[in-house]
Amino acid sequence: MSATHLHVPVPVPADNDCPVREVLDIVGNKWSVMIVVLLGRRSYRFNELHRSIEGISQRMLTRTLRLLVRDGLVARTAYATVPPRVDYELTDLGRTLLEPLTALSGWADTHRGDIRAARQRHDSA
Amino acid sequence: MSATHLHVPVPVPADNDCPVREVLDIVGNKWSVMIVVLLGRRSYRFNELHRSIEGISQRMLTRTLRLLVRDGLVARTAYATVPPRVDYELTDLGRTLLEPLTALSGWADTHRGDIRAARQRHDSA
DNA sequence: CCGTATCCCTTCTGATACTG
DNA sequence: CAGTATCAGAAGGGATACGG
Repeated sequence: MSATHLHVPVPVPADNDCPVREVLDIVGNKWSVMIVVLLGRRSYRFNELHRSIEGISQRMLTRTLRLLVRDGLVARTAYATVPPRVDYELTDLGRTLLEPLTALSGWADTHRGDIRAARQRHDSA
Repeated sequence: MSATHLHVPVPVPADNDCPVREVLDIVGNKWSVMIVVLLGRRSYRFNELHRSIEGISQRMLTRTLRLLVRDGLVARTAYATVPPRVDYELTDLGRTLLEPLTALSGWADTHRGDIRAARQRHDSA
């Protein structure tokens, strides 16, 4: 620890140049995490994901997968068979994301009660 | 490393009942993380935050702070002085969030290059 | 089977002006 | 100093129908 002022030299993030924001832009949308978590177990075909994720529309599944592929987190493999078959799986990069995601999930599990309580306290006041 | 194959025990999330989503709804918006990180260092007054976070509007600062207070992550202390003075600081709960957030930030730092590369590969193809 | 194309609605965010 | 109010644009997301 520093002697006089114990101050972390981390600069103020400048909006665009903030690494955390970059992850959150990837993972912050409604379905990304769910998809990544599922693909963390095994590879899935398109309609398999569609059935496994309750409430997602075909449109959003396509869109979200495209983003994840673009960011190099998910690999898409299309087979030119009839009927067509497309497999999605995590890349090595995608798999590395599981750990911090699990940390966040753990935090949520541990503290969701506190959060609900805080909300109720706040909303009743 | 102790784990042989870091396996994620997270069950299939059911949209509303997904703990990760709950955190991401808190932390996924544009300014929350930046505020939490700043308050992780020390307490701030309103305009101090306003000056420290480049690009945020008064409106969004207020709104985001309100959300964080509601969720019990940030404490607001108003002094009835003239001129008025309001201090914001992390609660104990808020401080616990710093760790998983740092994990995510670390991931971003480590892999932002890979992501940029993947994007360029994808966008040129 | 694996997507696209449209349309529409809601939420989020920003700019600006004003107040206790 | 620490906010509110109002308005408007952008982005996220969903429903439905159609295509290779």
